[in-house]
Amino acid sequence: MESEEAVATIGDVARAAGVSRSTVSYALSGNRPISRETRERIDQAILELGFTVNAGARALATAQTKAIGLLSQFHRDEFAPAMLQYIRSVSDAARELGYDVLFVTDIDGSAAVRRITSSNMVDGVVLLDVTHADPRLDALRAARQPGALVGLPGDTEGLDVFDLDFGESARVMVDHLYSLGHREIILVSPPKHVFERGGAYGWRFRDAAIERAGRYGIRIHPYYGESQQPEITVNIDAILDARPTATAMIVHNDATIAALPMVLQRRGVRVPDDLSVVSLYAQDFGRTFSLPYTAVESSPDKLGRMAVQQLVRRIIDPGQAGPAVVKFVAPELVDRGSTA
Amino acid sequence: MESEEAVATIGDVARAAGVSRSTVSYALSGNRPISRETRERIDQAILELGFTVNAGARALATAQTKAIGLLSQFHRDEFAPAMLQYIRSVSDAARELGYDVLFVTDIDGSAAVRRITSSNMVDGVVLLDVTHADPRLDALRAARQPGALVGLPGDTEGLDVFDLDFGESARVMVDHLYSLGHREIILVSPPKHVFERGGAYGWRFRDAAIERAGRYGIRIHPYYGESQQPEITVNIDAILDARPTATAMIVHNDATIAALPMVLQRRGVRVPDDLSVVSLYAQDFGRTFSLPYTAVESSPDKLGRMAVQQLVRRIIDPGQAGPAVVKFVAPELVDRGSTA
DNA sequence: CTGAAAGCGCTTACAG
DNA sequence: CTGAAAGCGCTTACAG
Repeated sequence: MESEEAVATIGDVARAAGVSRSTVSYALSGNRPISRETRERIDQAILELGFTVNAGARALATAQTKAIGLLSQFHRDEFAPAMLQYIRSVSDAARELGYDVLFVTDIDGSAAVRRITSSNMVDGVVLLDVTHADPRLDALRAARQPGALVGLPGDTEGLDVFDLDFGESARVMVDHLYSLGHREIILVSPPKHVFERGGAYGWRFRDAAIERAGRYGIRIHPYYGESQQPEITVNIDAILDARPTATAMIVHNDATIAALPMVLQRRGVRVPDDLSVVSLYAQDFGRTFSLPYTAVESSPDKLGRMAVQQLVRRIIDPGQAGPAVVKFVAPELVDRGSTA
Repeated sequence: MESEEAVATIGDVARAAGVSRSTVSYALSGNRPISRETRERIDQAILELGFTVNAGARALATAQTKAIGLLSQFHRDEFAPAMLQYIRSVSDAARELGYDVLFVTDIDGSAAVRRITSSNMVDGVVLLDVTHADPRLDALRAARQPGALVGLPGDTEGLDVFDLDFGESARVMVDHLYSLGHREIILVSPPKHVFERGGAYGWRFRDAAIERAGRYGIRIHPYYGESQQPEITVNIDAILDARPTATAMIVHNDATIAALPMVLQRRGVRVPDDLSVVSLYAQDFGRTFSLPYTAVESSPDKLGRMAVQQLVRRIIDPGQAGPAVVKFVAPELVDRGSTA
C-alpha cells in the first residue's frame, strides 16, 4: 500500500534535489532564473516524488485561490434547461484561464456570496440569472473580490454586467415581422412570476416590442406565458383561440416555445403558412427541443465567457481593468424559415 | 472607502476580545469549554470586526478543505438536459452536509481528478456519467481522497458506486407489457456512440430486455437511437415503418423520448390505442418535455444524494465507513396511462 | 478555563 | 544563481 506514504511537500523535493525550498518554489513559479542543472534536478525530484503544490498553502501565501465562485439559482416553478449552457460556458472559460470553479446553489444567494468571499475561498464571483433588485448585489459590493453578472440589475453601480440586448432583440423581431407584412401579432412573455421576481429581461423585451409595434401601427397582444405543463398548453390554446386574426407570434419564453410544436401540430396550424413564429433561444436549446423556428440567438456561451474574461481581468490587475462596464450582446436573428 | 481596511484575522479578534488566538479558535470550533463571559466577548469582537475564518488557512492547518470535487463530462453529440439534475442534487446534498462543490468539466477527466486531489483542493470526489472502462477511475484510486461514482464501471474495486438498476428496469417494463398482452415490442436504446464509449447502462438495459422478452416468447426488435435532430426523427420514422406490427415501444433514450410525441402525432399514431409506450426518465425531465408516458423513474436526485452521503461518510471517518459498496436503486414504474 | 508555541506547506523579500 | 528566514492565518497538543 503506497497510500501510507505521506504526501510530498516542497521540502521533500528540495531535499531530494539538494537545494533549498525557496529554489524549488522559484523553479515552480519561474520568478527568478535557475541554472539548467539545478532545474533538471528539481524536475527529476518532482517527478519521482509525484509532487504537486498544495493549493491551500499556496492560497495562504499568495492570497490568491485561483478559483472563482459561480452562483446559480434554481427557482421552483422554473424551466431549467437553458441554465446548463451558462454554467458550462463559465466553467470552460474559467479553466482556460487557469481558474477552478466553486459552484454554489444555496437558496440564500446573499449568504452564499458572503460566505465564499469573506472566507477567501474564491478570487472573484460570477452571478447568473441576475434580477432587477438582486439581493446578492449588496453582498457582492461589500466583498473585496470583484464580481461579474450575467443579467441586468436595476443598479449596475460598480459591477461588470453582461447581458443580451433584449430591447433590441424585440425590435429586430418586430421589424422582421413588419417587413413581411404582419400587422397583428401575439407576444408571449416569460411567466408572470419571472416579472414579479424582477427578471428584467421580461419587461425589457416586452416594453420594447410594444413600443416598436406601436410606432408601426401594428396591433400587438401581450400575454404572460407559463412555465409548467399542463398550464403551458392550456395557455397557448387560450391565446390562439382569443386571437384568431393574428398572423404572427413572438415567443419570449423557453417553456412555451419548447411546447409550441406539439400544440400547433395538434391544432393543425402550419408554420409559416398559417402563422409566423419568431422566438429567442440558444442554438443548442433549439436543437435539444427540435425547434424549427427563426429566432434571435440568446448567446449563453458568449455571455458566460465574457463575464469570466472580464472577471479574471479584474482579478489579475484591479487597477488596469478600468471602470465597471455594462455590455449588451447584439441580437442576431437566425432565419429558419418560420416566418412569411 | 472601507475597502482599504485589511481583512480581520483571528489575531484581531483575540486582541479585541482580550484573549489569546487559541481561545478564539476553540470558541469557533467548540472543541473545548469556554466561559460564558469570554465567549460573549469573542462573539462581540467577531461581530464588530466582521470576522470569517480564512478557508485556505483552516484547510492548511486541518488538512481538510470542506469541499468535494464534482466531475462532469460533456460529450459532443450528447443530449445534455438530464445532466443538470445530477449536478444539482450533488450540489444540494453537499451543502446540506457542510461541503462546497468544486465543479470540474475538463475534457481530460483523469488529469482533472489528479489535479484537484493531489493539490488537496478537495476532500473527496464524485464522478458523474461513469463509463465501463472509465479512465478517471485509476486517477481516483491513486488519490488519497475517497471517491463516489454515479454510474457502474466494469471494475468497481475499492469504489463506492451508485446507479439505477437498469437490468431490473428493463425487466419491469417487459413484464408490464407482457402482462398487458404485448407480444411484439420495439426497443430503442441509447445511441451507438454511447455503447462505444462504454456507457454500460445501454447494454445492461438492452441485454436484460432481450433476455426477458425471450423467456416470454416476445418478439423484441432492438435499435440504436440517435441523439441529435434531424436524425432522431428520421430514425424513429424508419423504425416505425420497419415494424408496423409491433404493438409496444420501450424507449431507453432521452433524445428519442423527448422527440417522440411530435413524431407520433404527425404520423397519427395514438398512444396507447395504436401503440403502447414505456420509457425511463426522471419526473422533472418528463415535465420539461411534456412527456405523457409511463416510465421508470431514473432518480437522479436520489443517486446524487446517495453518492454524496456515502462520500462524506468516508471523508469523516475512513475507518468506520466499511468496505466499498455498490448500490442499485430499484426501478419504480410510474404509470401515466401510455400502455394498454 | 486559558495561553504560548509549534506546525500546516507554501511564497517572497532580503542577503549574498 | 542560490539560501535562510519570516510570514500567510489558522489549529492543536502541551502546560498550567
